[in-house]
Amino acid sequence: MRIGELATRTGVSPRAIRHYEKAGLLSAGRLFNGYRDFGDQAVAEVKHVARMIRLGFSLEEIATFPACMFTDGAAALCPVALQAHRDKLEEIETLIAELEERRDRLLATLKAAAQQSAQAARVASRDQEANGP
Amino acid sequence: MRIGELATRTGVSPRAIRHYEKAGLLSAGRLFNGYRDFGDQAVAEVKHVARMIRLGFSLEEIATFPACMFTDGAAALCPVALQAHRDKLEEIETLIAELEERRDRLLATLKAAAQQSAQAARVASRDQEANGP
DNA sequence: CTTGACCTTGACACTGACGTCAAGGTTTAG
DNA sequence: CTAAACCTTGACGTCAGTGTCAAGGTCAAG
Repeated sequence: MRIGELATRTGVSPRAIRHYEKAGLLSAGRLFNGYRDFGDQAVAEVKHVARMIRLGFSLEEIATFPACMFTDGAAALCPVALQAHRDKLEEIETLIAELEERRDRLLATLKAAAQQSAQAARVASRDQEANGP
Repeated sequence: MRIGELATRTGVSPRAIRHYEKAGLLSAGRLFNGYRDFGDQAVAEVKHVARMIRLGFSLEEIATFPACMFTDGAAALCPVALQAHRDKLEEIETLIAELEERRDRLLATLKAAAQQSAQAARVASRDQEANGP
């Protein structure tokens, strides 16, 4: 597909998509007339990048562990590719660990908030009783 | 404490701290000589802001729910903050899930490759025998 | 053939989160 | 008294991520 369709299907502007491509996060073929030609996986890729950015990763950061996002196809035959796959796997797990840390921090914040509001509710109802019947 | 101490205790630069204050995320008193004067809670506040930023929140986003993040109780009175946190959390979990899927696919690929190479080894050794002693 | 929608590259503009430098006041150490 | 270390405000610089505009090629519809 061309860049416009990819843009509408991902909700990411063509400008941003070109930017991602130039940053090496996306690879596009070219049509005879010079137009970029994206495969279907590009939709997932772009969404993925957008999500990473919303999470506070820079394009450069994303570029350090991106191989996994783009080339997880079927090049498992030669040992070089095999090692590459193992490296990618390691990178993915590092990334997952990092994300889980972020997630846990968020969860902790939410939990603390819940506790506080419960506490507030208890105090409120106790005050209610004191002033009530 | 003054800005320098706060900076060393939080690992955040004085410049950034002034930036946070100007953005309304921090409140500081003033000493007789005009120097900023921060209380002990400021350490936690600054660290909190830094953490939020690392999580991908902008100062403006953070500024929409500042008081309730730090003051006792009233977290429930700040649904904006909670919802923002839940949204981030959701994004992170989507990303983690996506990555885990890719990781699993990679693992499967590696496993298949290992089987294939084992198979190849068996074939090789059988050929060896056939041609051998 | 023209119009309009879509594509290209390139360049400049803006925003956010700072870094950095300037020009100066304050405080402590020697 | 002076130097060093800290503080102030203000202004300009930077980098990333995008918007936007310019100048032009491509292409399907009328």
